[in-house]
Amino acid sequence: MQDSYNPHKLEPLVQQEWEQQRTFETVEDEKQEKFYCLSMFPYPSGHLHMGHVRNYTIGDVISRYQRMRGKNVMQPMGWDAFGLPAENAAIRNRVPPAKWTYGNIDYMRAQLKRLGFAYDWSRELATCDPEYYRWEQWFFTKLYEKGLVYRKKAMVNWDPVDQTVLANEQVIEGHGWRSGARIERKEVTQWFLKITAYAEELLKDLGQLDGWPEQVKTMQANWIGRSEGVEVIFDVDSQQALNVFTTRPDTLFGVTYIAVAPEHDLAVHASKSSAEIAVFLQECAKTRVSEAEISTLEKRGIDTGLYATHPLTQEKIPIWVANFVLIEYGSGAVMSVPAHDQRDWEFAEKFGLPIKPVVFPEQGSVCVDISQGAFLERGWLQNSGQFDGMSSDRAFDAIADELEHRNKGQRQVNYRLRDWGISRQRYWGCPIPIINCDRCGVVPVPEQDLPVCLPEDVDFENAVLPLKSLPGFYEVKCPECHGAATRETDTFDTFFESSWYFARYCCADNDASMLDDRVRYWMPVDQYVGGIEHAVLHLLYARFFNKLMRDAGLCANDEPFINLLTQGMVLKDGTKMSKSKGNTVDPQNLIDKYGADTVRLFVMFAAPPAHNLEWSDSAVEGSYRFINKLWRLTKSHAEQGVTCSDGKLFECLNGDQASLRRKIHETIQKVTDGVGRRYAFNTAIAANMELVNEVIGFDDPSPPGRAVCQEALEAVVLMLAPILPHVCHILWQRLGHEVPVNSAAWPDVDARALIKDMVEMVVQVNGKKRATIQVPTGMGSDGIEHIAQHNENVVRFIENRKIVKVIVVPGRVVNIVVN
RNA sequence: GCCCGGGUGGCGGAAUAGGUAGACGCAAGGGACUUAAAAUCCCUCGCCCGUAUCGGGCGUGCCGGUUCGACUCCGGCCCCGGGCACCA
Repeated sequence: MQDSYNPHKLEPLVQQEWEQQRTFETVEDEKQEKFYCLSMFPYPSGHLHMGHVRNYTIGDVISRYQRMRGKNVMQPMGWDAFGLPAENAAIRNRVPPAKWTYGNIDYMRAQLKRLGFAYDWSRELATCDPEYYRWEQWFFTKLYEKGLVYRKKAMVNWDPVDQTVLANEQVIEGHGWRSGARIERKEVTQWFLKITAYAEELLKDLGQLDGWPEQVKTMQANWIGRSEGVEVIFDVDSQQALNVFTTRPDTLFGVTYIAVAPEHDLAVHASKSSAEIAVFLQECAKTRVSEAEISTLEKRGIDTGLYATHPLTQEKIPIWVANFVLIEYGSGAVMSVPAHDQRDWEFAEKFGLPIKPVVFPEQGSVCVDISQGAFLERGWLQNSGQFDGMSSDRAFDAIADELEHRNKGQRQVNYRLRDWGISRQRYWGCPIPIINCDRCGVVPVPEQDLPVCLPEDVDFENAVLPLKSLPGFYEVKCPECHGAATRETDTFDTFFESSWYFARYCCADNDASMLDDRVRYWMPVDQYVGGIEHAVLHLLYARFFNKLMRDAGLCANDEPFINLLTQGMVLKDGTKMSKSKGNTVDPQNLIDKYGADTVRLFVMFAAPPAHNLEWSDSAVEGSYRFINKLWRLTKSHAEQGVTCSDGKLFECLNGDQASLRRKIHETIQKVTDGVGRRYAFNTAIAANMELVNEVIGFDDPSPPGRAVCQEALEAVVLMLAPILPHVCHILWQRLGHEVPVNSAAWPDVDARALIKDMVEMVVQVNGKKRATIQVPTGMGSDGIEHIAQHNENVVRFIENRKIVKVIVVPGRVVNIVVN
């Protein structure tokens, strides 16, 4: 054993041993319980950042812990390799995206290896590899055959100068980030996946995800947004009708106007005969497509001059265009009831539209104050014809019945969830395997022609490279009629790749099919670890894709991830660390200075995994000091000869020895629960630090004393091995063991060691702490109460007062209530 | 704007089921060792008061409530972070 702790010498040696022994390569074994531990794969941006280090250390600690519990643990790693940053780098550095990406992968793989993560590298995959994306192209054609994909027009951000589609991120305050031009909305035909066909199941199955944080399930449920209501038909003229969905048919008589989105057919139609409306629509078109943007805009609107007919009263209802109505959501039109909806109320106030109350807080009354805002609650109807006097609940049904009877509406379940638009007008992505033929129409690329490979040797001369500018790519023969045809030049949303990679890891070497039987052994993932920012989009798409694969017979499980740990973000200066904000911290400097174990210890100790972690450069030093302390302690113990920690010596221990031994087993109990159940790694580390501090203060050269000391050090080394795998590998050997620590069994609690004679309790008077007392373990309430009431300091507060009540919580607290 | 989180010493955090607020660590200050430095070890460390190893008062973003007892539960507010469908 080296004299002093030297991670730079020790860590590469230990890593070399793991590599030579193939310690972390895993094969299916029906006799052994499996544990699939997965961390969200990184985008190869160039360097690991602190968020990666945190994410992957958490996953590695869980993997190594489960391995010590005897599970067959599979922990894979790969690369989410398609995406926008590669195109930006290509423009900046004149290097093809593929080259840049593969270079980054090589660098980051080396960084991950330097951190000592227990990955099965034989399963590594990169989503930009045709051997990977050919299967999602194949799967897309299967979904096409099943009718689960379709084309429709949708809005994109358009940069009129660069003549290119921009991502939301690329629009800075309404202008293209490169050209600076005011962006416009533009309609483009795109491919969609029918995720709404699975809305009900995606919502219902949240109920079986007991291992997911409530927070994430709530966000997904709200995102899916199931609501029950009525679709109401408002006739515009003899040819046209407007369908609007409402969850409040009881307010139908309070409708005073209808608002449509600026892209709605009626709005476009009205603009043809009114220059004023045309200008308004043009203004509305100069804003980004995102919902956040639209909902924070000042509410603006304009009268179209058109009217719709109220389905029950036959009144003429004016139709307005409003900038806050989303064309994407529902029918792009809403019925407005300003008396009972706050947003409608504000719009009506601003434009002088009538506000007609129809629901009142008390039965039979027509009193409600709507001067300061809308009345949102349910109540009793008036001003509603035959429905006057009904409660909102009764009126819901009565009005729905009446509409259905008159063929002017029907009950409907509505979802906020929209179908998933998967087309991207970008180069660095997976080509959509479709050929457009003038004669045969849309033709999916036949299986034998897959993969449709993305040309990788390209030059970004003009700052943007759509596949449209590569005739060698898009000029093809139609697979059906063999005439000249055009290949689809859009690529998939990169969420497409990340929606099924977890299944592919189970059989990454299969070049004959997308998935195989091994998926049935490994799936579902037992533990998924990743950032909270993925709570909705990625995690919902992955759940959806899993169900698509199940229905295609490719896997058996309904849900992909049993347990989910969403780690908080590593913030710098109070905001998310990200490349685009330029506030990243390079962990490489820390690894170079302190080694991998210190960095791992620090990220696990600094905060509980689910919390955000505000980065600070100090405090790493303390982690390094602790490892040194443990090193010196083990060294000086081992130099006096290692002892066998067998049970006999523990039978008659003196007070100090028994007390240290109790501390050992209390710590094992706490740490096992902390690591195995609660994800409380920071307090598990603190508990080990406490135990180490006690061992340092324990100086007993007798055989039982040394045996207890040996037991303590073994326990600490075993419990810290998942976090500090390198140094614990060496320390475990030094404590006299031949089996490597990563294959050793997690320590067990000896219940006999936990027994205590006396227990400390707090005495309160009227809820204020007045004393602490020692009472025999297992003493009854009467005895405890007696001791408490005779404590010197307690007496000062209770004498000459009447005791009203005494509460005794055994083992914790006594509260004496006096008046 | 809507949905979801969070707010505790100088700092990161602890308090698992409503029962001792501040574990563990960082920073800081004082001391020991040393020619010196590094390393290491010891002591102090929420605020205020007193008769100062002890005792008292206050204290977990703000206001109010429930309870013998609230960081924890309930109602209202403020601030910070994440997501909002083309960043990943």
